[in-house]
Amino acid sequence: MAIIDNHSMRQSALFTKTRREAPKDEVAKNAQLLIRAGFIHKDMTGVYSYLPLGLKVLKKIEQIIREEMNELGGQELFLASLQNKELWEKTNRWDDAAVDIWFKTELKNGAFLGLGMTHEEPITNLMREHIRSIKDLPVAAYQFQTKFRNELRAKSGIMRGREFLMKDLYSFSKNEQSHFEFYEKTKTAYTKIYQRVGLGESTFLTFASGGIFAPYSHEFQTITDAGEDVIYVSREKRIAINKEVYTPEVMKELGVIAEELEEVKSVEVGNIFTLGTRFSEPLELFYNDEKGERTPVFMGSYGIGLGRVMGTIVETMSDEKGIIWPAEVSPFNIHLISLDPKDEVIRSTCDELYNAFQQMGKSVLYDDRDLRPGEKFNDADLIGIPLQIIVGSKNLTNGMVEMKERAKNMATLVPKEKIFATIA
RNA sequence: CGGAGUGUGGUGUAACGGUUAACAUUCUUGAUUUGGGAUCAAGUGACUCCGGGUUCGAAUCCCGGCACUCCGACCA
Repeated sequence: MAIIDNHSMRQSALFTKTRREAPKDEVAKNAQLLIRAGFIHKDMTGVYSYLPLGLKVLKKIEQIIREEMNELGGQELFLASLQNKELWEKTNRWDDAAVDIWFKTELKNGAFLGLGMTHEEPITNLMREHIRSIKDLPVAAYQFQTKFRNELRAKSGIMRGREFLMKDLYSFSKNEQSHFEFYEKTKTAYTKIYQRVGLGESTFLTFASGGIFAPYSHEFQTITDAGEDVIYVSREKRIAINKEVYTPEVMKELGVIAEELEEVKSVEVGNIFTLGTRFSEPLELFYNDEKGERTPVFMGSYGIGLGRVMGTIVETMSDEKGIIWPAEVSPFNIHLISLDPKDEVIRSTCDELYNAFQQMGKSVLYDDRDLRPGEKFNDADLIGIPLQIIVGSKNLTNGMVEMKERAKNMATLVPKEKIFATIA
């Protein structure tokens, strides 16, 4: 499951098509571009399927998160989606009056199940079998799992769906102090994740309401008009305050003044939360401390919605022509474009480059289709692979191939034999 | 869940209550062409979301349902 897909492929074999126009009922820019470029398919409101290109991006994001979670000491597992009603009754979260986003379903024998909207209950219950002693702590476990949420109003393309892939990590600590030591490390890990996926500049650690066990929780908010949240951000200090806790007291505590804060719309691309003993007590996750005393485990939860991250990248990194993927999450490293596959010299040059790039460890989407150049350029710009290598007779006659960064409008000519050194 | 709007080939649009539902694009075939979705020809593709009703006649008007979009509320 954790294998990085670094396959290259010929575009003539790619079954997805690009299209000129977005479906009329799709308003969100992220969904419009991702559908036009053939990354995703909309099944119904708030429910999207990932096509080969989209899945590659999703897997890249997943792998970045996985590496950072492993670095934190997190251990990956995979919890079930079907959930036990009795567990949730113990924490008072089964009743629709308490939690109204459940998808519930029924067994043939009449018993009720829930489709997992989050996994605090099952993982807490599970840990009872593995955490008995103080020597078993701390523990951090995480998963990538489909969450089901019966949102009253799904919207914003893949940024707020009824079914979506989420990374959720749960921490189990012996006490508050140990918890916060870990909690601080997750901040760093999250910051690294957003940098790696290309959202570092526009993403801010944001103070939000903390619940009963901590003064604050922390959200990672990316500035974009496509967001649903409002934050007050200090770009200089690289922190922000969620509107919901934007008070003079909080500002004072964080050492900021209203004048240096800017009100912006943003999207919550991740959050970290101190759960305390909210779940360990009702579900009876206790350990024996040094004195042999039965003590509730102190917990935290840490989430990142992968689709939301992907949608946010598209929202913030695109132009009128299409998507501009950051290098680390691009479906391929290189878009190799042959302007005339019927020309023997161009074809053999492209084949040669295609093989050589792969041997360098680069993944390549090789546009070997027999189409007019304009159509290929438009497709390439729409799909948004950051580096385009264009081979046409005009330049190849002089021994040159063209190298174009998707983000810039300028192309540079590079002698064919120097191209490898240039991109390495 | 409250409010508003929209449902017509794969996609985007058009059609006064009145022929065989039109145009563009996609797709197929052929010709021509090859540095920014070029051109030409032929062809495929629609019970106009579903169910009722009004009418001589409904894509069009009315009722109900469903779906989709937007605004709001909600968002462990």
